[in-house]
This record gives sequence, structure tokens and C-alpha cells, in this order.
Amino acid sequence: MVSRMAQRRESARKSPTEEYLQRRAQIFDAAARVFHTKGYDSATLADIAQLSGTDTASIYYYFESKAEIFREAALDGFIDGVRAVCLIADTAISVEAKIREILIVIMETHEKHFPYTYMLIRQEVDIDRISEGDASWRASLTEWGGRFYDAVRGVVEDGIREGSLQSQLPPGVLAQTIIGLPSWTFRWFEPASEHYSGEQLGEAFAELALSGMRGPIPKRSSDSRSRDGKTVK
Amino acid sequence: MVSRMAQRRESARKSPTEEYLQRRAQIFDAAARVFHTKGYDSATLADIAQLSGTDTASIYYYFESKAEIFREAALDGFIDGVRAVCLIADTAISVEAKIREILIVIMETHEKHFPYTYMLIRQEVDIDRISEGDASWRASLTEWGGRFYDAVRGVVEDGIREGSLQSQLPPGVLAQTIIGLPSWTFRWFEPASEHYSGEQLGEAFAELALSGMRGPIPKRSSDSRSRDGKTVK
DNA sequence: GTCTATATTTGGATAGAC
DNA sequence: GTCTATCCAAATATAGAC
Repeated sequence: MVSRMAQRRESARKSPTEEYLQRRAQIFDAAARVFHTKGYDSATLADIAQLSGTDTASIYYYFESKAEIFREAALDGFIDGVRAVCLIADTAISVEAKIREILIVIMETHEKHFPYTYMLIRQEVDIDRISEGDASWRASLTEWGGRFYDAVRGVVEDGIREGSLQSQLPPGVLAQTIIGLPSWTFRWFEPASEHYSGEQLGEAFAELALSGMRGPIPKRSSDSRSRDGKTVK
Repeated sequence: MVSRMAQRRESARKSPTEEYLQRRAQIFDAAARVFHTKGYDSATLADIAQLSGTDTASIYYYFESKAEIFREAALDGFIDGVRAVCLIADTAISVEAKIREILIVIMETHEKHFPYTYMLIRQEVDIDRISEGDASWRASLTEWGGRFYDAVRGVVEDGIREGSLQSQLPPGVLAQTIIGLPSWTFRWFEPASEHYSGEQLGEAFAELALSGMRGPIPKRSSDSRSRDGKTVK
């Protein structure tokens, strides 16, 4: 019982060489791309191995399981984004400005950490299964997820309280809806598009959420089906 | 080679009894719920069997595979919703009214066909894999999906052309964003909630998308970080 | 029509040579 | 460090008794 893979993996991890870290990052990156496009379950180690130019067995020199690759890949970008959002929520600017900046920074995060943050969004529903025995990872994700939601919800509640925001939705649902705007981009966003940047998208989402997309030209039709009395402009 | 399952399945399907259809519907419903909560991949036939009070083998008397259950479950509600959306898009009402009615009818569809439409939304990215050999199913889904997207996009383009809608986003992206509003509810929506109905949510989404959530009270802070010249109100 | 027992397949994971 | 040859578990699917 000498040359066990787990042992070699551990010793390599303790004193990492330059090549080790580089190769590891390669696998990492390949995995994130596969997870993003195929989803965690249909992504196979064979896919990841192929994309990073190696074989499934060699992956185990760097990682102890498929789930561990995912877990390790998921956290960094996500935490980075949450930190930025919380920072904005705690700044002394107007609620509207906070909403705007938050949406922008979220989209910038998705762009900067592509496809890592999307990979996580796609799989968020399956966290329990993916966390396996790793309770501390699970806890950490829950904590950061909570901070994110609480920050957005807090801003929304402030706005409703002071009257700068208005909605028929309960605050929690409104917060979810705001979060949904950038989150849903995981279905179609591609970095380095010529049609939009992350920042532009965030800005446009903010404009939509704050002012809506109703144009300045008054409608000539009576719009009799409008179900409430409110009319902005 | 007499009593093959496939044969019995086929003959039962040809002349269905009342109990047959009823039992089939039960399995169907159980499957949809499991697919919605766990996702297609982690949903096992054992889960479905347990929830419908039978065993995995018996399921094969009614369905030929797990994928077939999904495929058959996915289409009805989705098509129902798309039809309703297209109908609204072709009505002679204002663009704004169309947006409003479309968002409402989408949420009503999710409510009415819960959890079938959500089950599909969650798995939409994996359609290729799930369709397996069933090209006609695949084609049908693509066609209805295309109709849905085209209808929404068409309304958006009309609005932009006539000036009743305004956005920094390209029309396709704006359409995606509108669609995202109700779609994202698959993460948290529960029918028969005391806080909201499907109709109310759709109405609120429309209000958000058209007028935004900015309240009537003018902000006292300067909001110096606003990145564009536009200021509504 | 239902169910127990079992076959089959897929893919994650390991052993051990090199 | 890498790779071939396996192992093994889980889950889909089938056989065949009842």
C-alpha cells in the first residue's frame, strides 16, 4: 500500500510547484466551462479531461473528486461579487444610486469571472447534493448567499420605507426580481460581445428597474386594459 | 420470448382503460414534481415510483423511459402558454397593454400548469440530451420556443419603432430580459401563496418593466453617480 | 398489472506500471 | 506526473413469476 493517489495528491498540494499550479488552473478553467455549458450532472470527467488535454485519472492527481473541483471553482468569483454588492449597500448614496451600482457591479462580476459565477447560478438549486460531506463549504456558500440577498433586500426596504421605491410586490419578492435581472443572463451572456458590455447591461437593467421602458411618446390608443390608476409621466 | 414489457406497454396504450389513464396521470404528476424540485438528472425513477406509490419496474408498463416521461410532461402547459402569448401579440391593443397582458398570462400559465412549465424552464438548457432520438419532440419544442420568443421580440420591436418603448438594450436582449422576469420565478414561486397570485405577480412585473419602481418622492441626495443624462421625473 | 430479481450502462474513482 | 486497466456504485431498464 505505497503509492496511493491520495497521498501523492496531498504532498503535491503541500509544496506546489509552478507547473503544478498552472496545470491545476487549466483543469479548473476547463471544468468551469464544461459545468457552465452542460451543467454539473451531465459534465463528465472525460469532458473536463479532454478539454484540458489530459485523461480522467490524471485529474485525480490535482483534485479529489468532481464535486471538489466544482466547490473550489464556485466560491472566489461569487464572494468577490457579494463583497462588492455589500460595499455599495453600505455607502452613503441614494437608494436609487445603490440599485444602479449594484446591478452594474453584478454584471461586471459575471463578466470578470466568466463563466465561474454562472456555473454556480446554474447549479444553485443543487447545492445540498454537491456539498456532500463538505459542511464548511456549504456553510460558507449559505453565508455569502445570505449576505447578498440581505444586502439587496435591505436596500429595497429602505427605498420602500422612505418612498423612493414603490411596488405592489412584497419586499422579498421585489428583491428576488431585481436579483433575477442579472441572474437570468446566464442563459445568453457572452463576454466580449460587440453588442454590450457587462457594465452597459447592468446600467440598462437599472434603468429598466427604476424608470421602466415606457417611452416619452404618449400613446394614442386608450389602453383601457391598464389595471391600475398609476401613470408615470 | 412472449411476455415482453414493450409489447404489453404498447397494447395497453392502444386501448387504454380508465384505470390505465388514471394511473398514468398519477405517475406523470409525481414525475413533474420530482423533476421540478430535484432537476432531471438527480431525479431517479425510484423517487418517482415512491411518490406515486409504485415501484420502478411498474413505471415501464406506462412509459418507455425516464426521458419519455419528461418529454410527454413538458409540452402541454408550455404550448398552452405560448398560444396565449401569441394571441395577445396579435391583438389590436397598445404595445404597453400587450406587454402587460403577456406578463400576466405567463404567470397565470405557470400557476395553472404548476409545476410542469417550471420543470421545463429548469431543464431547457439540456433539451438536446433529453430529446435523445425523438426528433419530432425536439422540433416541436424548438418551434414553440421560437414562436414565444418571436412574439415577445416582435412586440418589443414594435414599441421601439413607434417610440412607446425605450431602452439602451438591443431588442433581442430586451426581449430576453422581459422573458426573464417571469421565468426566474421558477426558483421561488409557490402556487396558492397568501402573498401573491400569479396574476398579481404578472401585473407587478409589467408595472416594473413599464414604469419602473422609482417612487414619486423626489430624492434629496444629488445622485452624482448616475451615468447617463436621462432623468425621468 | 405488479413486483422481485437481475442485467446493463455510465461514469466516478483507484491501483499500479512507467 | 501520466496513463492503462480496472473497479465499483448508482441508476436505468428488462425478464419473468405471480
